[in-house]
Amino acid sequence: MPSLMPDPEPSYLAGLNPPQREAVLTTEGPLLVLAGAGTGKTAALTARLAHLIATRRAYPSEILAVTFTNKAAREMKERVGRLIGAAVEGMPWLGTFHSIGAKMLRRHAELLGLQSNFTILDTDDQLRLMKQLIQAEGLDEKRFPARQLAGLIDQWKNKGLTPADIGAEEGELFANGRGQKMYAAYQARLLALNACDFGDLLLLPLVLLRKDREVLGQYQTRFRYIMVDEYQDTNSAQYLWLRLLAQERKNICCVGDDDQSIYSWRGAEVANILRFERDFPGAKMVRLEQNYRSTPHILGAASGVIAGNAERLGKTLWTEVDQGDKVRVLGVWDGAEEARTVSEEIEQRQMQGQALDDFAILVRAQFQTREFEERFLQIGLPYRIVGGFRFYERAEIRDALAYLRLVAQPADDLAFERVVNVPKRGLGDKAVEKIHRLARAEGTPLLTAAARILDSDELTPQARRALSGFVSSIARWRDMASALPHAELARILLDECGYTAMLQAEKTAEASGRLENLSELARAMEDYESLSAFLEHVSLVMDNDAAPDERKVTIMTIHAAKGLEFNSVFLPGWEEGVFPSQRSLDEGGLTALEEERRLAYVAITRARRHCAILHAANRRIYGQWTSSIPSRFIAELPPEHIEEQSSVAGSANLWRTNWMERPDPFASVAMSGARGPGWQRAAQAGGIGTPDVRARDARPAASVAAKARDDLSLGMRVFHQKFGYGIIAAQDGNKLEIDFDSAGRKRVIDSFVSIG
DNA sequence: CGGACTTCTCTTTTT
DNA sequence: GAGAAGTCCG
Repeated sequence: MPSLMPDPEPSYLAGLNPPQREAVLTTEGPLLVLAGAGTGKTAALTARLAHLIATRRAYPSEILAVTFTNKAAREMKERVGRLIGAAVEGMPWLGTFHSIGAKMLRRHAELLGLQSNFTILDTDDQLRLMKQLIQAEGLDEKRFPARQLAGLIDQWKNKGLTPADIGAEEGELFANGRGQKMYAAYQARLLALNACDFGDLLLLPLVLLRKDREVLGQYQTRFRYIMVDEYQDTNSAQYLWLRLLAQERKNICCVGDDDQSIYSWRGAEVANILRFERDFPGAKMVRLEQNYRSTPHILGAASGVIAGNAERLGKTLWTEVDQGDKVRVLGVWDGAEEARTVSEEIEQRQMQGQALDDFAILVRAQFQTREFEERFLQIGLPYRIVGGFRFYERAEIRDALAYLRLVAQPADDLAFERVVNVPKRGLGDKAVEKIHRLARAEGTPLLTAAARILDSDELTPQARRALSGFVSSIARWRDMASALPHAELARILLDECGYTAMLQAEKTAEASGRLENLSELARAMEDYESLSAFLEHVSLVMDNDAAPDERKVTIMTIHAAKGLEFNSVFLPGWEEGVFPSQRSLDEGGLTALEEERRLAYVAITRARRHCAILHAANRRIYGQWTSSIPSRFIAELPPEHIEEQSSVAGSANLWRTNWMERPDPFASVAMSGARGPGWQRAAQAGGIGTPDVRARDARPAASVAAKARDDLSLGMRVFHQKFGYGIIAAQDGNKLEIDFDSAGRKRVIDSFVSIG
């Protein structure tokens, strides 16, 4: 029976506003969707995917959809799944740039001299490798640190440059003209190891597409539609491969916000998005400007700040939401008062019925979290610090992974070196050095060389016995790998190599924690099809948002908060030197200042209803007291959207006098030439004298009260808010060393523990 | 080889 | 000020 409705609207269009619809329905040709903060970008993006599939414009396997984070990829997959059902399972090309790059590389590895089971190295492996190369070159590691070389090579890779593309001038950059040579040597070494680093996952697909027209044509035809999320964060290499792939069909849709580009220090080029219309002739641009998140005052404050940037495509965010509260600017005496102010405000709002997970404290740099952590521990306010330790970066996990890598990929010399003597089996530097020499002489991997050296009498008898055991064990585990489930293999391996026994012998709380981590690792492996699938997951998906969903205040960096939103947002540390970061300004001048300003914009736009910005007159940085002036970004907030309060006499209008009277707000950027600890200099520049008076407050900060408690003694069982139960192992003034049951040995302040 | 001492370096960190 | 990394010595 034919429907009476002429054209029933598909469900995926429901609830979209006109510009969002336009973004969804414009399927052909290049399209840039300029999506401001909180304007329903993901909704539009997923609807567009659903539309392409539902209208049979393409099979799911013919759409390339790239994101930057695994989280974003996962979220998109889920949301598209909700719109169109199981068809999403057939989207093999939805993923992060890196995972899609890895996929392409594994398919065509042999064209680039790799085997398809290549290892993906993490930063740690990378640095160790470069250190070796620097030593081999006879360079002084102090003057030419591996980190610097790594940074340089990474930059080149981000730009899509192979060693052959490095011009003489640029190649001069490291160690008196050895930059290019070192880069070439590093790449050669990677090839020998059958390994890639993160940068290669972007660079090598580009190399592949450029040199093999047949492969290029294959992908150009396959990808009928290309969609890119967070386009403002693409680097040159990513841009170049997108452009190559889109050349034939020209159906490329990029979504992004130039005002939220905050990763240039990782190679992102804001210019990519600014240039879009020139790069893709005939491009259409759609602006999403209706904001569904924040109040007018919050949007007004954010817009006022970002207006200070010159290089913008320009957007005007608006909202239908009612006015709400003004953004508050709070001046405080020092960091301790800042933390106290925030905590008191949170407690007060909590009493009015707000849940703790409605609050976020967003900082410029990780060190700012400490003051809040101390305060929250003191008053027992539940909090969660995002970032920090990652599961896969722990030593025991990396050791276990190295064993597994060696089983999966015998040429993985870095893995070999990591575990050949872990646990200790009497193979010291001398033995390893001999294996190295043989490997170099014969041009084989270390594992092969190790097997060969057993035939000679190079090694002492005990070393030979130990090495023989190691080599044959690896071979045995490799045989097992085909017959056993890989999680089971991991458990057997850890037992047989002696790692488990080593930790058990330690009998400390820390060691038992590590054992737990290892069994968790084996358990996690069960979720993956094969050992190689698991290893790929580990290298590419280093996220650990297994955070329990308890109601807690979130403390994190502004960078980490991008894409999130909270009812109430606190923004501490808006002081010159801290935010904008003096170090950024020193390195990047005006460009860096604009990026800091975008960070400020991102920070403010995280807030739904309330936003408070704080600045302290005094702050201790690296153990030294410095006085500071309010951030220039505070002066850029439109007065009609803010409300000022200060607890420091006379400083209420400090920021206005400081920044309003200066004709050129960039003056201090221009004159930054000197080296040295930036914030100290910033403080001196506008300083108001070094304070020797601390905040006059009834409750002194815990770190100041150096008087030890006399109700504690060694061996006593105590409880700590953060680390749980433990035994006092040492007492030094007010500082305790405690062996915690699960957190291991930690140093804590005695006022934070109670007798358990 | 491991433990104690000294020296150095402190941003942001999607993969 | 604090943690990491390097160095020295038994």
